[in-house]
Amino acid sequence: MLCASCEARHGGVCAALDPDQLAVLARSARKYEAGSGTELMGDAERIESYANVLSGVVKLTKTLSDGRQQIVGLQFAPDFLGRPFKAESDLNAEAATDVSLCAFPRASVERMIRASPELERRLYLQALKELDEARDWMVTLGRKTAGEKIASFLLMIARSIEPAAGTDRMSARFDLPLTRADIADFLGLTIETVSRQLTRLRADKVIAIENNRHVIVPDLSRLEARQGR
Amino acid sequence: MLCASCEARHGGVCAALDPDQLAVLARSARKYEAGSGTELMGDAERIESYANVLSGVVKLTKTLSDGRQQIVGLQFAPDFLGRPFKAESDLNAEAATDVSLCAFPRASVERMIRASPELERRLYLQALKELDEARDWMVTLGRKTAGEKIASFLLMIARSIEPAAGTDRMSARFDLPLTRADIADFLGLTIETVSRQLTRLRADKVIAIENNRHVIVPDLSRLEARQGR
DNA sequence: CGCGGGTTTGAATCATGTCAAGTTAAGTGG
DNA sequence: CCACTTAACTTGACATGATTCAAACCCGCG
Repeated sequence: MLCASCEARHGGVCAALDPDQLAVLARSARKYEAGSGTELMGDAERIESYANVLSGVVKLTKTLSDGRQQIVGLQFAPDFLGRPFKAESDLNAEAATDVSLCAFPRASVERMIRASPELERRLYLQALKELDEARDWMVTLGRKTAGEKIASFLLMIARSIEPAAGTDRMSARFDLPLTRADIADFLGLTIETVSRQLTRLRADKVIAIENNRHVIVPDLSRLEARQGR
Repeated sequence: MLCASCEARHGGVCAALDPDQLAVLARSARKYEAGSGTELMGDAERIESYANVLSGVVKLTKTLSDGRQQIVGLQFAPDFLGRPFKAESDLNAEAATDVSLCAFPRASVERMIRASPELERRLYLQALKELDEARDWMVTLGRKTAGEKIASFLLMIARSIEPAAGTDRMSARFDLPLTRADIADFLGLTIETVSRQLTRLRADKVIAIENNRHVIVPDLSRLEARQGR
């Protein structure tokens, strides 16, 4: 079965299902890859499917009619993508990196939710997690300076990409999954401000950057000291 | 039974319960009033109870150690107050106005959740609603100007206080449930900026203000035109 | 009548945005 | 293998919206 080696089978929502249920769902599941920049779910589109993120990063954005944009969520594996109980979404999902997804038709997920309280519980927990994250982010957006925003962002990425980092290790290295423009949309800044703040962190030797995308943090606590507390 | 006339019995989470369950829960419920400014749930406190908001407004805040504060949610009747599945909260709940609450001990709510999938569904739906609101707010915090933030805020209050407004009626009037300082904490601005923007809206005859708290909006569409779209 | 919290207003400062050049790096095709 | 193109990023000079600091105001209340 394709699920056996799947990350979502363990940490993700599929972990809620027993083997029989999983077999049913797997029959209608379809795995697919999408290149960076692909729109996964449109603004005013009807939602026809849900998906698990298997690898890569998906960004959820909202856009004002004059073009101003804000990223309101980032989904990493094994997050579940989709908004149950709502036909229309007012947000946009786009592949921030190359991603691979495991998609399910809307109807079979909703049937499965009705059948499995355990699955619904999982989804509820993910919603609570996303709510906690969104509220943390509101503090960052509303009250932190540009420099603090960048530090907070780097730490968030370090934590969600390198699971080990933060607890035991003092240092971290990772690839940024977002372009400067995306980072700006995430933090409510401009590209230029993002760039300047990164330059400053580099000048102060808090981070090093290779190839514009690879970040090295020799001492996480020095970065933490800049995130605002 | 005290529940009969209760707002939460109808629109709120208690609507999920059948009469028997309600009777059980009602036995451990305790109604109480709290004056404006009362702290309802502390930052690092253990969470000992949940509650329904029966009237008034509760603000959920987060604070950085240097005192910067951000309101991350407002709860109106008949919202449910509390964060299931988590012993510690990293946010603060405070009465923004005089409020009345219907409180339940933590244990009986959690027992009830386990017994009633319908109740859990309700709570899940409220979490999704709060998530949608938080994400809308992130756009406001990250991408809107001070003037647009104030207009957005006034419209949000108008909608949640005066249920009828917005759809059929062209005008609205309501009391602000928050002080200028609270509005500033909600919008990621300073008191002074809030005050200046309100003054400007008044000067432009988009709104009128009586007694510093009562707002009159003669033409909602003119206010909507200022909220940023 | 005076006191105090909440609010408004003004002037100066500062952080971030805007506009405009550059620079780098990664293709792409000759 | 080397111009040429292009997208992403960096840097600089300047403009501006929001904050900061300071003072005055308003109004209910003792």
